[in-house]
Amino acid sequence: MIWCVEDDASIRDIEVYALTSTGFEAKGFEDGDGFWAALQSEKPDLVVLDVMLPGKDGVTLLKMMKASEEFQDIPVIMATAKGTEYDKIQSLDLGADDYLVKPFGIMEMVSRVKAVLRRCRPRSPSNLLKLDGLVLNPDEHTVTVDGERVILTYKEYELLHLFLSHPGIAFTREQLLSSVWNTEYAGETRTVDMHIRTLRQKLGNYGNIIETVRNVGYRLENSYDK
Amino acid sequence: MIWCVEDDASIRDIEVYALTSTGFEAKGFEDGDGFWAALQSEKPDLVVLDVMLPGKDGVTLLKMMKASEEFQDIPVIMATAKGTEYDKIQSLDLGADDYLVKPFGIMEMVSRVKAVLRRCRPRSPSNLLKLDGLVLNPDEHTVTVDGERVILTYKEYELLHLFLSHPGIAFTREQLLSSVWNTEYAGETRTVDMHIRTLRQKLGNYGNIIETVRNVGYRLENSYDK
DNA sequence: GAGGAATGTAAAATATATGTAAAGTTCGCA
DNA sequence: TGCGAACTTTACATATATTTTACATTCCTC
Repeated sequence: MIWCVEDDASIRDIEVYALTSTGFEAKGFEDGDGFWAALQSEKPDLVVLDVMLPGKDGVTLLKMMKASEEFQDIPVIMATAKGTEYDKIQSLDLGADDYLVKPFGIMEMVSRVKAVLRRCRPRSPSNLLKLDGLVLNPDEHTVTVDGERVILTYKEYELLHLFLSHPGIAFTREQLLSSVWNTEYAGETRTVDMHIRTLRQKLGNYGNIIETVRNVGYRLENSYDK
Repeated sequence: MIWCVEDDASIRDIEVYALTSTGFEAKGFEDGDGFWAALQSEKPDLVVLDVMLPGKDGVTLLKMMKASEEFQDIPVIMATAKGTEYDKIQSLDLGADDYLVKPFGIMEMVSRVKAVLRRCRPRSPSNLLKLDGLVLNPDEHTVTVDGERVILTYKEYELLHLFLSHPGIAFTREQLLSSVWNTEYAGETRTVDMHIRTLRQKLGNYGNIIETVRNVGYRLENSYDK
């Protein structure tokens, strides 16, 4: 979902139309207050933000977003008629992800939206988690190894999910228990080891991407390690 | 390390100078072939790539990079005099991360470099412990020496961790025992010395950063000392 | 420079964590 | 209720880390 904050209705409509017809979901806001209010209940994937706005101006909104733990990760493209170098620098240094100078071609805007989204989502369009031939699809709740579907039990899946979303990070058995099992560590238990074992088996050739960190726990092999 | 590929020597020098004085490491290339050759042996953090180049042009190089498994993750900012909308779209759709139109202000370039790097490195400020080429990553529970991964046992890791978090502080064997072993000192033991030895060995050239303090114990060399 | 204490070094002996297999337990579902 | 899958526990095997032992070397003191 792309949000366009722009007071000029005609420009706003063109933006929304261009994005929609490109396959994005898009919504327009005519001022900063309405945009900020909507932000409290829903998070867009990207915001195209005009600098000159009635009420709160774009730079102020950008600052507010980047100051907020919750919104700072939402990519922002600033749009303005003021094409001086200082304005560009200010916006970019404040944390904007890109900059459009009015009048901009509408297809350039779409391309920049795509580029920024690509940057922010380095992984494939869906939120697949991949490591070489190992693919975990959270939407489908499935796992494949070299294209072959592998059936995992719930805990096995949760474990793999945790590892794949934090490659290279070492987890203690306590951490694994509390993340996957939602239980506190209760003394000596080999349960985690057991599940790691079955998981490794099911992953076949990829079984050894789960490294054991002796005396600590387990870790997903980091692809760039070697 | 930022690489600037630009055939105009004066522009190239300004780019490299501006980046260097901002705190980046930067290197210039005057044509695509030299750039591509260098890429085989070293990977920059970001490339500022001119479109108009002798030999292979920038768009071709961009395509080559994005087609390569190895280089596709290197961020690229395209720079060109041809400021038509078509060129921008082409570059962005090909996978460039940003676009500069000549003549661009040099500070705008620096800002865009910063913005792209910020975008491509969302990695949370990790709490790495470093001493020269020695890096300990507590999250991954890993240690590298000059980029080479070193496998440490648990106690070795704990010892190194302790030293790195208190550089220059001398620890007695008793203290080391109680910190790393959680045991009280029980008379004469060579255990600590043994572990120091294996640790030193595994650290290779950095082995001697652990100094022995005669009659007391051991201490991590303080980098500011000498 | 000799003697003694502290530390370095190498190997063997011991202890410990994890791998493995199989037996028990829980839980949902027919 | 009874079956089966998922999960947990138990027990043992194996690999690896740790500790001990013994001896060599260095360093300091006199």
